[in-house]
Amino acid sequence: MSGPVPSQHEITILAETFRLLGDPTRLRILFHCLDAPKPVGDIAESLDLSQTLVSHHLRLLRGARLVRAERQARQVFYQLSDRHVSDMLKDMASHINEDPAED
Amino acid sequence: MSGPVPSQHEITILAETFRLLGDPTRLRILFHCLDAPKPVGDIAESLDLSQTLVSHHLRLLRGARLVRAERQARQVFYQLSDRHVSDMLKDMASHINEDPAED
DNA sequence: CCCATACATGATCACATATTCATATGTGCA
DNA sequence: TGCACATATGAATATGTGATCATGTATGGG
Repeated sequence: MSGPVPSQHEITILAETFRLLGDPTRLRILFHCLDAPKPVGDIAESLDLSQTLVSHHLRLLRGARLVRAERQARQVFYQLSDRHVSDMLKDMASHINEDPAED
Repeated sequence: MSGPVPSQHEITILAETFRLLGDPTRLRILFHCLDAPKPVGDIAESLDLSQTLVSHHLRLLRGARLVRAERQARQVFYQLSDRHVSDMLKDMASHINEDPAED
């Protein structure tokens, strides 16, 4: 039982991941790409964000392998990089509704 | 299938939660309290942090209902506030090991 | 009541970071 | 090649935040 205490290295990776998820704009981008790969322009327009800002955030998310880019002609489609990420986001979104914790 | 897009309010709460988890010191504190309630002094000593710093972080974690405090004589014991939190931390810690994603 | 212990709070500061503006790179078409 | 479209990058800035220092509050023993 009782999970083993994560190593310093694991803590670092975990914190880095959570930190990236801890920004509303990035979260919105991630949820927008949850169902299907989306080109940058579509993300920006749908979420009413500047293209530049979206690009900056996508870069960070890419760096942490939270999203994956795929070029298709002139557009670059972004999607969540694996099921771990998408499942976690879905789980967290569910927990929010079950758990009336707030302040 | 395909989870519903979270509302602005849900995004805010999610981001706030992730943001708090996105700090190595706070994560260490949380993992330290994962198995059993721990008094502030013990947390500080075990993790080699100043008591002041631990208190500050615990306040933030308390504010988001990630931890719960319980006074016992002169000491204040902190524990994760519910299973959602502890399960998520354990899950994430597992995912780290399964998934060789890094940069 | 006084004191030591255990924890919390407030002010401050150095540093990180989200956003914007300007500009660069890359892609396809005439 | 020249041009428009789509995305990326870099600099600058304002705001946020983790850590520290000093101090405050609460609890229990003598």
